[in-house]
Amino acid sequence: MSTQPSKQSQPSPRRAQPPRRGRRPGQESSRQSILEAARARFAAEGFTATTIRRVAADAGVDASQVMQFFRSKEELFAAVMAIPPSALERFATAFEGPDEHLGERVVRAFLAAWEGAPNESEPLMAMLRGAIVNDTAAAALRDFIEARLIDKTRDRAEPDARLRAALASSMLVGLVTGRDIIGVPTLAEADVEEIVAGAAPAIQAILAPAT
Amino acid sequence: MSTQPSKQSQPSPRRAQPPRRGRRPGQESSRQSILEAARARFAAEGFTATTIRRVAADAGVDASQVMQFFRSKEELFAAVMAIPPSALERFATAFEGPDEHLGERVVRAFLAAWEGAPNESEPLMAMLRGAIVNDTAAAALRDFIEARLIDKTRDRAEPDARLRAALASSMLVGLVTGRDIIGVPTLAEADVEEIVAGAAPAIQAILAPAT
DNA sequence: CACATAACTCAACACGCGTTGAGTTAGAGT
DNA sequence: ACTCTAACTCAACGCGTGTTGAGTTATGTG
Repeated sequence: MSTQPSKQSQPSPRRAQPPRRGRRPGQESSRQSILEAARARFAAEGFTATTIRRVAADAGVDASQVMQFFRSKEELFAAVMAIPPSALERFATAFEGPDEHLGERVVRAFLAAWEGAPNESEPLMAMLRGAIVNDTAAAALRDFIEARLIDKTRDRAEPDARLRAALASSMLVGLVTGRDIIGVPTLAEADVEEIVAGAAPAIQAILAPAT
Repeated sequence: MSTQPSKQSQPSPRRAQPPRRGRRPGQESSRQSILEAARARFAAEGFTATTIRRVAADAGVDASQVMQFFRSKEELFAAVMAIPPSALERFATAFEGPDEHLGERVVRAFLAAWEGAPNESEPLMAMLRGAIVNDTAAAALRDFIEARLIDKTRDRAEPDARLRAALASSMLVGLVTGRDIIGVPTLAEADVEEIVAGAAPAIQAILAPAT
C-alpha cells in the first residue's frame, strides 16, 4: 500500500552491522516480470478474475515463486497499485494556474492519466477494476480521491471546496469508467477533444462556480 | 438479458390451449425468495463474489433448486437485473420540462433511483457492481446508458446530443459509485441537497449548454 | 573451497465453486 | 384412485483456486 519509492539502487551503508552472508538478491528480473504481468492482468481483468497461476505463466515463472516474493495475492495486488509519481504530478500541476481554464486542464489531466502510457495507467485501471470487489482497492481508490484530488483544492477559499473536489473527481472517474472499462459506445468512439469540450464546462461549473 | 416485465402476477389466459396436467407451479414462494436473495447478494457483493450456494442458503432452499429455476448463475443474474419499470419512469419524466432546471431534475432522478427503495435500486447496484467482471452486466449497463439515458435526448436539436447525454450519464454513474459503492467519505457524508447543489450546475452545463 | 542463502521447481493439499443426475414428495388434473 | 408433473432433496462430480513444504540449483561471501 501507499507510495514508497523504496527500491532505490544505491547500496548505502553496506559494510556495517550484521555481516550477512550467502547469495544476494539477484538482478530482480523475475520479481520485475511478475510485477509487470500482474499489473497488466489486474488492470485488464480485475482482482478476482486474475489468477496467480496465470500471472506466473505470463512472467515465465512458477506460481509458488510469486508467493515467495509477495506473500499473498493481496500483497501482490497492493504492490501493483503503487501509483507512479509521474501520474501524480499531472494532477498537481493541473490545479495550478488561472481559474478560467481550470475545468479543461483537470479533464485533460484525468484523461491523460487514465489513457496514457501503460506504466502510468495500469495501476489506476487495476485500482478502478478492483475497487468493486476488493477492499484493498476500494480503500486505495478512496484514498486516491480523497488525498490526491480533494486536497488539491485545500487552499481555495470556499467552505465546501472538499465536496466540490469530491464531486468533480468521482464524476471524472465515472467518465473514464464508462469510456474505458464499460465501453459505452458513444463515449468510446468520441475522440479526446470532443470529450474535453463536453466535460470541461461541467467540471468548471463544479470547481469554479463563481467564474 | 434485456428488460422484460415478465413476472407479473395476473394469471391471464389460463384455461386455453394445451390441457396441461400435473402439479401446477405452486405459490412461487421459493422462486421469489431466490430472486430476492440473489438480488441482495449481487447488489452487495457483485457477480463473482456471490455464490449460488449462499443465495440458496439465504432463500432457505437447496442450491440445486436454484439451478432448476434459473438454468445457470448467468441466467439468475440476468433475471435479477431486470430493471423495474418504476425506476425507468423517473428518468423519462426527468427529461421533460423547462430546460433551466434540467440539470437538477436529472441529478435528483439519478440519486433517487440509486438510493431509493431496495426493489428499485438493487438491480441497478447489481448491474453496476457486476459490470466490472461480468459481460452480461457490462452489456446491460451499456445498454441502460445508451438506450434509457442517451435516447432521452434524441429529440433535442444539437448534433452532439448523444455525446452530451453519454457524458452526463457516465459522470452521474461515477458520482453514485463514489458515494454508494466506494464510499468516498466526503461524498458519503454529504446529504442529498448538498450533492444536488454541487452537481446540478455541472449536468446543466452538459445537457443545456446554451442556457 | 565451503558455506549460507536467495532463487527456483515440483507435487500436493484442502477448499469452494457451478453444475448434474437420480430419487422423493406433493398437489392438481382426469 | 390414478397419473402426471412441478417442487424439492441429496450426494457427488470435476475443476481451478490460493497456498504450503520439501527439495534442488545457483551464486555471492568468508
